[in-house]
Amino acid sequence: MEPTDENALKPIASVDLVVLALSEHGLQVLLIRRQADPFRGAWALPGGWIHTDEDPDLDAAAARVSREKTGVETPYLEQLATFGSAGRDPRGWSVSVGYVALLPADEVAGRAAESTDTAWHAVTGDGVAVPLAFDHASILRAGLIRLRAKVEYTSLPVHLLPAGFTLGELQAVYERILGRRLDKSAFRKRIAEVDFVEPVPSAMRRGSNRPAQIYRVKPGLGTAFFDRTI
Amino acid sequence: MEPTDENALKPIASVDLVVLALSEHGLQVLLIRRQADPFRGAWALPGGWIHTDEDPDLDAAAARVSREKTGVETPYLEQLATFGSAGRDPRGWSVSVGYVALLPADEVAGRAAESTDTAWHAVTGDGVAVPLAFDHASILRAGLIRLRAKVEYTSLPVHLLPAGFTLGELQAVYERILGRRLDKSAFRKRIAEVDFVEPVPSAMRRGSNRPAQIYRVKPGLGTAFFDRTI
DNA sequence: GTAATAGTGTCTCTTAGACAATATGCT
DNA sequence: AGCATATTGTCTAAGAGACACTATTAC
Repeated sequence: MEPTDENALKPIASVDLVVLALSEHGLQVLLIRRQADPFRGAWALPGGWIHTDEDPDLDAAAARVSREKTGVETPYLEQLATFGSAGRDPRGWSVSVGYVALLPADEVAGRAAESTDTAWHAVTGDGVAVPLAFDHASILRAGLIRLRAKVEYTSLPVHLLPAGFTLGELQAVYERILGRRLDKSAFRKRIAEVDFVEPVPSAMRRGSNRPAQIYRVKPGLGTAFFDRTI
Repeated sequence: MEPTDENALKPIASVDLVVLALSEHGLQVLLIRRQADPFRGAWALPGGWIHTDEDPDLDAAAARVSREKTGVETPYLEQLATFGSAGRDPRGWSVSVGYVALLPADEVAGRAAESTDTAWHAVTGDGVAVPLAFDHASILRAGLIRLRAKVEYTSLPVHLLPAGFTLGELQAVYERILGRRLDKSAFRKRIAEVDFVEPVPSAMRRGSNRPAQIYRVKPGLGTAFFDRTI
């Protein structure tokens, strides 16, 4: 059962990230133009080899890639699924562990202009307008399915907002990802039920209208799950 | 970014299976006693290296391992999560893609007696009574969490039953895994709603009571999702 | 008949969903 | 005042959950 020559049978192992953020124009995914073969010049998800000499585990490898490619220290990171086959990389049998990363809207602008080889691309339906290297279109599709599924019944979308946000802004995020309007009253009932945000004392968003209370995520809580759906 | 010596940095890659079945005594997981170091003599989840020369992809590798270790051709197989770290295998940085496999109850008896090194172990809470090799306790725990979560809102438990079953038997499976009683009337309403089973014409389960209609899964359907929860 | 389980029906209390009313700042 | 958005309240139709009733077989 154990191979005689271990190294010969070892697949290539890497980590690929679906980095998502929400701009005024909708959901955006961070893509990198490949500098090297294979697929030189094509757009790809940010990713990299697992560094067995420096990464203690998979999550650390994903965090390192995220840091190297996006500059953001600790975005929300969640393992998505693993893609492995003989044909997905022309260099040989390869395994890629896919991760989903969510970035707050206010981090997006800075990252986009950094390099001509790194750019945010608008998500349309279940993909992007440009072709992607490897099987990255599949990984992206899986990431979008995961995000949209979890938006229905978890507090995940808070990670697409800055640390302080109003309930109106939070509702807008849900609506943008789900692609449908939500009832304000029902929405607030759900948020109050699961109790994962708290008002920031005397912090208000002001405009030419009634000021809105600013909320933040309650510290020490993970992702909250709704009883039913949002 | 690309390592100079690829093989030196390649992690070890394997597939591990959480093979579950439901007996009269509750949920059972298939374990194998390790014949070789490391962890020689310890119980472990059935697993094996990815064979880059014969497995076309990860699902095929999992199916092969399942076939080799359980003898069952096509159980329900679902990718669970991937576990990778420097320390989980003393031989070096390793990646294991975990899968959940569900077996019909009528397949269980035959497999158990095959070998003294292969045995069904009762699941108690979130694990088994014996210690497991590697980080297999974590993988098992993740598999159980996945199963229990999906039982709440999907038709997954049908895979724990033989091809033909009564609605009473199906309800019993849900109740056993969830650990709580379900209302018969409400249960049947849900099953009718999602419409994933059909009666087998004139097939009846007989006993010292009113005979029960035997149902089967509608062909060509994947896992069905309930609107809310079961 | 009795026992046992299958299968269907009814009733009530909760609540999701739609809609409306009020509150509060800015210009 | 008028506008825009925040925040809270009300009403109703739908449905979940609890419970009960009828059906059909073996013995």
